[in-house]
Amino acid sequence: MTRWLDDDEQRAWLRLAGVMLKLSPALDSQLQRDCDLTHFDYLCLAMLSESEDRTLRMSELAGRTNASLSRLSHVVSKLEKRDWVARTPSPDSRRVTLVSLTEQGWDVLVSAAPGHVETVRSLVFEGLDADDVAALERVAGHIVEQVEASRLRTTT
Amino acid sequence: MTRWLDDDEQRAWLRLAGVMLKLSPALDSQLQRDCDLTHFDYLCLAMLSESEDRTLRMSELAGRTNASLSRLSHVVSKLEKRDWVARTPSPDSRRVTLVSLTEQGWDVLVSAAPGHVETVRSLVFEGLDADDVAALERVAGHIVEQVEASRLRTTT
DNA sequence: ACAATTTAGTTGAAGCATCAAGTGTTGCCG
DNA sequence: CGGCAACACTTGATGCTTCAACTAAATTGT
Repeated sequence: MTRWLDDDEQRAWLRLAGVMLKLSPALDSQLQRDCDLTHFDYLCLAMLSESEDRTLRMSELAGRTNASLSRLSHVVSKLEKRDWVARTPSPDSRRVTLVSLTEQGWDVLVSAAPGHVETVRSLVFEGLDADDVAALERVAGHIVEQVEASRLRTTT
Repeated sequence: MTRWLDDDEQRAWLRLAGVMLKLSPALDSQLQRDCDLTHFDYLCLAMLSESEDRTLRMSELAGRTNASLSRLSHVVSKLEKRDWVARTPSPDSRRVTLVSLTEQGWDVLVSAAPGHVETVRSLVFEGLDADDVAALERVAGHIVEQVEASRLRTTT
């Protein structure tokens, strides 16, 4: 028998769905307009920029950006065409490909960051106090873990 | 000068981005696999099902599903082809179109609901206490409002 | 040492979402 | 009343995401 959502859960769920449906496009839209970037493109560049040698293997970058390898591969191909990122075979293992941020990619990221951070601040954090931020981190972290756990359950 | 995110905000933000990147596909995936439905398709059917006469005008449905009119129009066309939904011109105003859930659409929704609710429960609410749910509702509601407010600022 | 599995990544096709541009309708203001 | 702006959609093109299928390399088991 299905256990339905109670009223509180229902309201919380509708709002969370609202966040996914509205915030995502809003972020994409600002980055697209100002920098010809997707939010996911931005995340890739940002994750690379914070890594040792500005380089990661595909699967590691996929993990850090919460993406499938397939999605990442397509996007990296696109970024590579723009010379913002470069692929090199790993010296360690021949089935591993390394992705690195190029100088140009770094420059793009640097120029995109302020506008993006402003947007995130104004859409997400403006008006939240420290408790809210902590709660957000806690609950969002919890959800991400549940999704990861369920993926393991269904793919194993 | 850009006001960067502090460490707490940074962590909270990465996790929220994780939710958008992982939860959305997870929901789509379950509904797609089991019912040949997108999460957004589901939302449309669900919102119609709760409305007077199972009918809404396009713009009202767009509002309730947090979608652009354009997105909704494409999706309604698809649902219409499957006879889950029907478009009729409004008697009140000739520029308004009404969308109604058909019997078949209702049946699809009824059969999809248990699996979807189970998924939402297990990915989102499992392991959250009442305070967490309240916090989620509060913070998510806040974000949705901010995004809506910013849309008004930039389109006006 | 060899076959079978698993891992890492790529690719192409199909379906979605977004944007810009279009149609027709209504309200409004002089 | 006439024209002009705003509204309520629809459409087509483009780019993004997913899924399934594929290649190739490493690991495991025998």
